[in-house]
Amino acid sequence: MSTPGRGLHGRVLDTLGPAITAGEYPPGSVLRTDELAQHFQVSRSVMREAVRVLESMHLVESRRRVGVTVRPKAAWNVYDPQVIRWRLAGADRPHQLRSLTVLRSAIEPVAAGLTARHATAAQCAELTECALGMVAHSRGHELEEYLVHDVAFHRVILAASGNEMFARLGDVVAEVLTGRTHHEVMFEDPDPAAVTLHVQVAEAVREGDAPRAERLTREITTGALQELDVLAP
Amino acid sequence: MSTPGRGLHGRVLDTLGPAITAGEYPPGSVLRTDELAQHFQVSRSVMREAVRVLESMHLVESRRRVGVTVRPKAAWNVYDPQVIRWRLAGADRPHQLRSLTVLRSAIEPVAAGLTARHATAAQCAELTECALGMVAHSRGHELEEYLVHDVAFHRVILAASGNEMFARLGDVVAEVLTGRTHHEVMFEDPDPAAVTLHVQVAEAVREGDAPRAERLTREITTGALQELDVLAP
DNA sequence: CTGAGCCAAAAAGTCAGACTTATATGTCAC
DNA sequence: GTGACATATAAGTCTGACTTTTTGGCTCAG
Repeated sequence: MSTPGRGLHGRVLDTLGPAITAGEYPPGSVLRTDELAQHFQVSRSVMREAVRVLESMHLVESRRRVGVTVRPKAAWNVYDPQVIRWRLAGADRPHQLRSLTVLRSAIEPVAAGLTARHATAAQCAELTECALGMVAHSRGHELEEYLVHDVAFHRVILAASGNEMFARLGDVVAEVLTGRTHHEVMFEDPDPAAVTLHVQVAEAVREGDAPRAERLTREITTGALQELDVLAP
Repeated sequence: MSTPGRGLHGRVLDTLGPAITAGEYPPGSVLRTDELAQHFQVSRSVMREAVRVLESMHLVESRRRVGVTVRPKAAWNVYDPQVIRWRLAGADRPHQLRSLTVLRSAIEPVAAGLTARHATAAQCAELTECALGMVAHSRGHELEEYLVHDVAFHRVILAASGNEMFARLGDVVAEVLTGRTHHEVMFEDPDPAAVTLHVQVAEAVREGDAPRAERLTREITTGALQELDVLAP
């Protein structure tokens, strides 16, 4: 899913990024480029490039005569897929998962409404196919196959909404759904009611019934929220 | 608002970033680091750092033996405040403004609902103060003062929601509101109905009436959408 | 004691050049 | 046509020297 090992600086980021987002270096901590370069056994130029990337994510701030200081969490670019992945891999995964699920609950219903208005025939077909795929793997512990179709379903909804900001959240939703399946309720079959809702959303979109698509999607996302409340109150 | 001139690589980005987001280099275009370095009169190391930042925004992709290729718009990190600013400064500003306003219309009502539930007394006070400030400058062409309070109002709503993803959209909303005031309807006084709605939202939040806060905020954002439809249909 | 101003150290920033590595593409034998 | 191989190309890496900004302390006058 990610792009591991795209150069030395990338490998440095793979350990430094998670460390910072995990709060291993508290806000205000000062790092020195030279020390980091030594620690990671890379040249200063490579280290500088890594720091630049962290800086563009607002994870750190580089100032002369001071060093590279870690910025407070409130400044971070929490929408950067890379940052999201780092945080989901870390300790505050549950907290992060909740934030993202709340975000979903705000975005997806509106997106579904727009999709019902704008979706092409091809997109409707794809959506229906995804919903059917979910039905086909909704029993018998075929969670991986179910997940694939679930992710695809939500990606289509977001992409077909015609809003680029929504479309870009496809990756985020994918992370959330994957995280939920892999770390929370791996054993149980998906909620049959949720499956039905997905089928009905596909229906509503086909029929161009925007309010219904929105309402049904809202039911899906509030369901996801309640599920979180049960698991981590 | 931005951080201009934070090093040579920053100055390079200030011209290269807007150029790319403006579509000056169409997707698939190939740039060479050496050529760019020569063109901008900087060393290769500086140019490389700039490319790394563009790469972390998914604006470009750097591959050996090929060069630095511009990625399609669908890949861009459109939530990166820097990218948003670049795009708002460019040609597709209207399109971008619409995307962001739709995003607002999805997020803010939900955020307002959460804020009604979680806001502290201090936050309620701040919100009320912002609303009063809007009222105080709602007539007599005091648009700048009005804008300041309007932006502050929405920032408080988003920040007090307790969701970090929502809170981080404060900057985006600020850009949208500022853009609207400065480029669209600079001459007219704000809609009195909108002013009233803001006061009522503050009320609802104080009273902890989440559904009402959500509904009223939805009225505000749909109003903003309709305003866009009138101006740029 | 206080404050203005100056100095020196520290760390990032910049540059130039040599070298390494991956890879797209063309070539040639089969 | 197909597969193996050679080659050119552009990014990637490293090193060392130099510059610039900024801070913290020091001196000295008041």
